[in-house]
Amino acid sequence: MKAHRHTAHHLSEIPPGTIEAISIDCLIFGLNHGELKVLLAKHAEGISEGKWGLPGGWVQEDESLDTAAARLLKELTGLDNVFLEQLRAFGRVDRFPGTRVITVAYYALVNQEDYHVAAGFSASDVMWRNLEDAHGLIYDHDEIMDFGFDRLKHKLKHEPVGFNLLPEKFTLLQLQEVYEAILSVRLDKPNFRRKMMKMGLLIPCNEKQKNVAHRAAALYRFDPIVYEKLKDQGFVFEM
Amino acid sequence: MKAHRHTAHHLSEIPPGTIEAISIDCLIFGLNHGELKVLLAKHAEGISEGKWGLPGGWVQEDESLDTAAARLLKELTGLDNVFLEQLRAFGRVDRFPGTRVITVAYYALVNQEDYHVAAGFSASDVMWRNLEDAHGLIYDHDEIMDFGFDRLKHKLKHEPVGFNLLPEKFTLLQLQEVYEAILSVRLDKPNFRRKMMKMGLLIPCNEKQKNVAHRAAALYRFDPIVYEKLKDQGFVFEM
DNA sequence: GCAAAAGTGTTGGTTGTACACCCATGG
DNA sequence: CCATGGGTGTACAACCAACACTTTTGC
Repeated sequence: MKAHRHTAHHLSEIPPGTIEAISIDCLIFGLNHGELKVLLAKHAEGISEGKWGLPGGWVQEDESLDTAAARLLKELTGLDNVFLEQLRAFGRVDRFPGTRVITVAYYALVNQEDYHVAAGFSASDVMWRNLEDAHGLIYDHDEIMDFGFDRLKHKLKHEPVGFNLLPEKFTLLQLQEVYEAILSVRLDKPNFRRKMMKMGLLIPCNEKQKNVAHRAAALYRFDPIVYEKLKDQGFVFEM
Repeated sequence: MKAHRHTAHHLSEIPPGTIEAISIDCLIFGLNHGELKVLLAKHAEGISEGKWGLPGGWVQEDESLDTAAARLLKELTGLDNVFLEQLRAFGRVDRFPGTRVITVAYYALVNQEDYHVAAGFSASDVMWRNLEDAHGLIYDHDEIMDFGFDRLKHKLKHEPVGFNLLPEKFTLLQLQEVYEAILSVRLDKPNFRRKMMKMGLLIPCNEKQKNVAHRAAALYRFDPIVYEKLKDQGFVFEM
């Protein structure tokens, strides 16, 4: 993968062909060693030079908000085909210095295989940070982060999205750790496994872990097709 | 209440001092005779003259999105101090004819006391319509309505917002009917009452219904302070 | 007294929680 | 053979759905 440099994550000069009043900001969640992280970008210019914020950019005339968010995510981190969903628009009058800019915030969930790719992409001006240590960001990005984290917690309980933070094939304990990390709870292993399995969303890969110093766990993957089918029948995910 | 006329709910010419690319649309829910309604506005000019859509307008330079939404709601319907929350931004490229306009959608819950006020405010160019009959709106307003209705259903189950559709003081059966109307389910009266009462969110008014042809029901009101307090203690609303 | 809704009680099944226990694997 | 996590079984408590039943009010 070729790393273009996109130092200006929030431009002082707005490039031509972009909608002036609207920006996009991406709150990117990743998991590493059982800890929830967010990807931050360093500002290259302007009055907030050197400060950290969420990666973002401008919306082009010929692209939808969703498309713009996906494009920016790709440009700034190299990430593609990840879970990406709009949070909401943030529009305080004084949220952006100088001009009036409304931002549409998105959040993304990055799986552990892509985790290192994302971090290495733009090298020094992008970094993963523990959620608790990530405050003190530019503009209203602290607010966006808090809102997004609340949304993530809620989403995790009511929709099967935890998988997106794991590799394609994962064990039940890995999945449980996602819940424990994000919701800061301790869960009972046997009960978690039963509850999760009973929903029938996990497809067994008929494979086991290798080279582990204990009994190898079965690997599963999540099938969105099965989930859609169940949802149509009135099934509601709940953890 | 003095009724200014605001015929141009979606302007063809954008007034000066407003942010050009951004509009606000309000999805206003109301309850009447146990049926969920939405408030629609008729377009006065432009290519969509005579068609129905959600009431909306433009954001001013000196107001936040939330403020703009509240102002527009007041201007278009006379409603004030109602439940009002952002849904999300809608930004398809071709959603608006001519120029590129991104809209930030809000939804409001109107209590039954204000219901008639809202309908009468702008007389002929505003009307309440049953949700099922309300499709065929301009722009992407069908999509906004569907999204908003899903959000309402979800919200109702996970947060105490049903009260906003009722008068200040209401009976348990009225509240139950809110749930039945919106979620299209039939609920067991004794069980509903117990479940709701056990949460302790309803404050008895120590008053009863009057002039009803059956045993008068106790009246309750919802106390947001109590709810905030409980939430801080880890309580989660669930119906 | 009858209709209609308010409100209470009871019961049986389901679900969730806590925890004891055995199994496999590498060091 | 021990540490570590994988995985199964079970028993008690809490909860929920269904429905029988009594109460109050206007006509």
